[in-house]
Amino acid sequence: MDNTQKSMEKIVALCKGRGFIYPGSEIYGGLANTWDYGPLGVELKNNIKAAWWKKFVRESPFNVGLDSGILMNPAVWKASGHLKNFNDPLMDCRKCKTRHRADKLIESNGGNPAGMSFDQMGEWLKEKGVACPDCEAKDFTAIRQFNMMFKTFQGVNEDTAATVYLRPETAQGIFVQFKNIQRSSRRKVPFGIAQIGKSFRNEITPGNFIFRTREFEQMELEFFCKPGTDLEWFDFWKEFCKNWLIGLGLKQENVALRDHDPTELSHYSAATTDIEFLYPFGWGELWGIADRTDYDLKCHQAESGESMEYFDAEANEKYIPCVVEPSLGVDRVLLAFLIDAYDEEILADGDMRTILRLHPALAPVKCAVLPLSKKLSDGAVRLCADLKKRFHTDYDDAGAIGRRYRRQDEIGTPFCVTYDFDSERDLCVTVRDRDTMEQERVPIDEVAVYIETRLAY
RNA sequence: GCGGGAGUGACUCAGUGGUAGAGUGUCACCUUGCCAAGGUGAAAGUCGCGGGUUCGAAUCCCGUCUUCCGCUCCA
Repeated sequence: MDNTQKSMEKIVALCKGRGFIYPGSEIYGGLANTWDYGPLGVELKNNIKAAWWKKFVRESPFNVGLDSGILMNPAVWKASGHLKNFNDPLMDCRKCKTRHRADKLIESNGGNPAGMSFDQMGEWLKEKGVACPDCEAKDFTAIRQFNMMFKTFQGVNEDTAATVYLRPETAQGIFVQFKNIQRSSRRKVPFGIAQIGKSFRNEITPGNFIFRTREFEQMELEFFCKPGTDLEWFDFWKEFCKNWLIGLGLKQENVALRDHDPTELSHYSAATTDIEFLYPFGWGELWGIADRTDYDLKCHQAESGESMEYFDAEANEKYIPCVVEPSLGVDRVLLAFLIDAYDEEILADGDMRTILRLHPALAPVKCAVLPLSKKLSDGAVRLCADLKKRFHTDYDDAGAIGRRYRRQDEIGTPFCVTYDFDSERDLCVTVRDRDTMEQERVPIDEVAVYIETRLAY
């Protein structure tokens, strides 16, 4: 089943119905584009984060972890350029109602918007007679400012309190702690700092379920290397990241690398490659891998007055390291895993089976214990309690056995263990595989290990 | 923000001025005993919200909120 043939509505409905993801604040009529992760969703999300942390931190010879604050000194955002560059000058075409960025229009018409005020940009466009790229009309609204950063106040009295911002990316926490981490962890360049956490951006138009929301979670790595080696490492991390995705079950044909055009680069980036994924609504960015050069550390050095130089004892020289940044959206990659895993299988008898073929390492429930009859609950409950000590296990004795299998298929449970009338005598249970629907007789005291070895990745 | 669609149990929808309905799902009991939709019963609805018209509004009018799709942005 091709991803473009899959229906977002069905996936959203499954998410709500089974407890992966609910609309936020629903009993109050909701709040646009906010979503809450339910019992299964939080398991899936935690599994994804754990898998990333395992690969990018614990197993890595280079990287260490960090969990920095969401609130930071506002000077950080001045230094990083976000205060300036996250203010987009936008205007609408009155005729065809499309929205455009004034600065981009000036650039594409041969001008340089740097340093211009909004009024000056408007004047410039008017003087040059720039027309709407979509409908050729020359009737724009006034330029309005959209600040992408969430603003709040630190201190209980709003009028005397300092303005602070919710971070629009986790990366700056890493840059700001670069010196502390390098020194205390005794790392030598090249090394990386990884972080998972929430970020906030006042997107103009969020949407597509959890693909673009104003509150989102990132898994970012800032990899510090010697200037001149950054392009090498850039290529290295591209491959590494892609392999991580494929290793956890994303299909090769739904994942593509796309190099950014120089004109679409972020203000901090010298080169960027996106790992894109084929969502039902089209190709969308999943993982941004950017060569940020020494831009950030240099800016923080200039703004704070603290040296960000690293002393390379081997080469006996000082330099500000360059940074390669693979930045992944947790919610986006979770959606990608869900979509790729989603399948509707037509069975031999013509019935349809909805099934999430999630990698066992990601599946929210690893195993379901299904007693063939309620009379068998004693032994089944005992087995379930044993398995729960090792991994997330469900117990279900309601309704027909076939229905219970289907329920587990729909949430991606890789293994169903059936406790039957023979189990009392032969001390074995039937383990059924979600994907192949094949069954295997396994001794009760070996079930935990049998499943556990199949959860590894 | 602009344009277009839509709001009735958890889900899909019927109901177009006169006592809120169905199917699915959920739960309980029975039945069955390895791939759902057999029986009986139960819970569950501020008809998005506010105002107006009317003897009477889910239904007509006005406002508003939310949501979906597109424009723009981005991880």
